[in-house]
Amino acid sequence: MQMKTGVEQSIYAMLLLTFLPDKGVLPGEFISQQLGASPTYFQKLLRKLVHADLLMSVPGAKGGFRLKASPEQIRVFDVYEAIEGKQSLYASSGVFEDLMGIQNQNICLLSDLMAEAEQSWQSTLKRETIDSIRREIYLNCPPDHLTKLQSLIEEKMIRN
Amino acid sequence: MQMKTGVEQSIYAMLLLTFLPDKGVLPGEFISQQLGASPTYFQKLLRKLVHADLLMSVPGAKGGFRLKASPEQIRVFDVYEAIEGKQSLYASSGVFEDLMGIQNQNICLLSDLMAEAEQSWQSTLKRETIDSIRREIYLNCPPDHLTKLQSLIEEKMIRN
DNA sequence: GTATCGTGGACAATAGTTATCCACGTTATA
DNA sequence: TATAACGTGGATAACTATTGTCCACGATAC
Repeated sequence: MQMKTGVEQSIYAMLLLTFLPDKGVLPGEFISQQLGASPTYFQKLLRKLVHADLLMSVPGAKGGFRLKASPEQIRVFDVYEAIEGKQSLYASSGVFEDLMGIQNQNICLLSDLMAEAEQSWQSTLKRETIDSIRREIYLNCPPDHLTKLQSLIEEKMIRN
Repeated sequence: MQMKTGVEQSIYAMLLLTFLPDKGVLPGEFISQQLGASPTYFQKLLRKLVHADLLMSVPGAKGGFRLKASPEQIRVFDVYEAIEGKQSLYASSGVFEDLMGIQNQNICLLSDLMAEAEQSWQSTLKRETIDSIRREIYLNCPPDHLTKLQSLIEEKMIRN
């Protein structure tokens, strides 16, 4: 199994949008261009993020996307869940429970373990936020690159 | 993303094989029947388990499969890895690193976090063994069901 | 009114997973 | 020695999920 590439792209999209001044907005096509993603499909991902209340969308000319909440409030897990959905990594087929004659009892040989493993995975993703990653970027990126990106965004963004 | 059903089936296959007396062997077709899996595909899974040194196979008439190591030594994670392979859940595309001008430096915005999350997930799977699940089964299953299964296996198994 | 943007649905292409088949090597047994 | 039962590995097909495209539509700025 592999995480959808859409999760990575979405997290990066959120990070890009942290560069955006208040009341500014970025068109979906510009974002997908920066990430090298297919524009039409990436719009679908953006819509998922809107549905998950992570992004705000402004329709019409001069429209685009902006973060709905502050970067400190958006956990990496929120983005993950918005794209991947809420289904868990493992779902018991029930075959073995049948074989063992423990269908309706609350004994979950594997399920418990798998659920716990997934919890561990998720809790790591819940610990970090878009902001904590953004701070790392500010610390580690070459400043000239950072200002170049900043000015590119301010050039392409749309104020309301 | 979803875990392959083959992982679940393989773990159950390992559990079934713990019922097997020493020097006994179970044909792949019998195992797949018990698990309600497709016989031909399940053979492929069994071969992966053999390759991973979790199972021993005996060719020829009176052939079949048996555990290679003792159940205490086989971690749930080993089975998981044998079926899913060693690739990690997340692989950085590198697009964002390019965008940020940090291609070859050891800064891994997301990669670190994702690697840590996967570590947590895996460590839970490494904690439990086939034997620890087997013990739970012995504790929780109706004894009559257990003996019925035991005798079914002894009937179908092949001694060498 | 027109150009630009997001929205949602239908649909196609691609990739990954599951399933089937067959020719082959090995071994037990008649 | 022949034959039947089993695992092996490759080729290939069916199925499913993911990714990608297209279009008609509504909203908004100008």
